[in-house]
Amino acid sequence: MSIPIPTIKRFPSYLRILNQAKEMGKTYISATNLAEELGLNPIQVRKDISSTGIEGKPKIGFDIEELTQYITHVLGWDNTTDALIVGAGNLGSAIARYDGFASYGLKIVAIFDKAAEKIGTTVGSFTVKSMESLNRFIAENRIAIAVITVPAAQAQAVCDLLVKCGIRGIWNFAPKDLKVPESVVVQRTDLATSFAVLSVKLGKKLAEIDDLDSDEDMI
Amino acid sequence: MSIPIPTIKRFPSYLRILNQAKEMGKTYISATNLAEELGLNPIQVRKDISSTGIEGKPKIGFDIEELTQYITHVLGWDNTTDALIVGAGNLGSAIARYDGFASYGLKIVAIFDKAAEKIGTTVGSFTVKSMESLNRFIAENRIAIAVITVPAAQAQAVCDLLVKCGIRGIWNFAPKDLKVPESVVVQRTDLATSFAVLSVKLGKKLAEIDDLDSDEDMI
DNA sequence: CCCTAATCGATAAAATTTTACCCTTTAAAG
DNA sequence: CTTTAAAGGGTAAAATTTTATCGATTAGGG
Repeated sequence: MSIPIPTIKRFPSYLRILNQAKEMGKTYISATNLAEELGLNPIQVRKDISSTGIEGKPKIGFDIEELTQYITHVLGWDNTTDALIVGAGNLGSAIARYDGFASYGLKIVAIFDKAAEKIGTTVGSFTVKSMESLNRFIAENRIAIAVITVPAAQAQAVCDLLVKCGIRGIWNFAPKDLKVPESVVVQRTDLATSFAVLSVKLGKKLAEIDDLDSDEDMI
Repeated sequence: MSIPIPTIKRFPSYLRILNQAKEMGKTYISATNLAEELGLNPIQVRKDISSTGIEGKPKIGFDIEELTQYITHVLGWDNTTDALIVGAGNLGSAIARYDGFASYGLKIVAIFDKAAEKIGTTVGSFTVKSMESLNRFIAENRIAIAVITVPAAQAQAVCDLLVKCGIRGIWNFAPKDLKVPESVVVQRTDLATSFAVLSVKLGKKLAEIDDLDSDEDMI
């Protein structure tokens, strides 16, 4: 009944293609079509979609509007959640300025930092707030999600503080594996992990080419 | 023989813990210990490590130095690869300024943008270069990896250009699924994907709590 | 109105990944 | 020197995820 994580990870890509198709004036899209756009297996796309319960029409495909709404709903992106950022460094600032989160139902409402010289400065449309004001801000604005963009060394301390303030979901950009109580959810977005996969795939690919080269030599 | 992708994704975390342990003066670390730090199953950690061929000592664990070296090597992080960034917006600038890539064997050597007003400006320690100079730069410096941080609408065009210039690995931060020839590797780092998982997990967690609450009510 | 081909949907097979089990090794304590 | 318990390692089972197969449906052309 619950949707597999790999499927959930593909959902945002589906949404992108669905929006594209919609902009092009289409009303229906087939799994085959979606798969082509994303370099996936059509059967897999159908399976993913079937987990939403939505049915398609043979020879036509799926109703774009219906599918979009359903996926958006499953992801919980249909009603906006307020979030704050802790860490006004390069990455934190970049995220604060990024305006694409709206379509994920995420609204950044404040950014915090502990460095005295940063407090009061402007980052995008925000004024950097002090860590002392964090607790009160979370309580008064009923913030459930926090984005951590502090250096690894401070990440756990910041995390502990956030949990104590009642934060329930943490999006962690620090290269550090945070420990949290059972009731809190952490998702780490790690550049290293992503790059690791690229490194290995590239290494393999380059080795393949070498193999081909030597194969050719042998002919 | 080839190492599973999920294992590769865990390797960077292992490296982090290994470095921590090393800094604390340890020489050996057990799979149990690693697993605890990362919230993983010890058996899984052993399995991951076994794919490197490294053997541990019962009652002691694995040689931290040996393991570090091996994982670093498998990831190809032991010799530095030069890379360039295309797109000097918020994210591109943040990445250009980030100094943590050195430990991934990645060295950003230049940043490019097509906006005339950005060319010549300074981003971190780089001067933004024009797209016209891209081809020559790649050829002269034998660049194999490029980081794409342009808006989604331009990503495919930039990608095509990079491929034509001989780039073999692309790290794509644009929310767009790029089409490339067989010989090129693309890895997408997508904030949306990461956030999708957080959203769903958090939603589920909050629902669980609700369930518990209502269960309690029934007692 | 009938055929054709594209597509869906359900079930099952295959592949991959995680976890369990059990035996061996060995540091450390007694 | 012996016992104990904390690992490691190999094999196999379980779980998850992906892919294949095949029949059913239906838009569109003839």
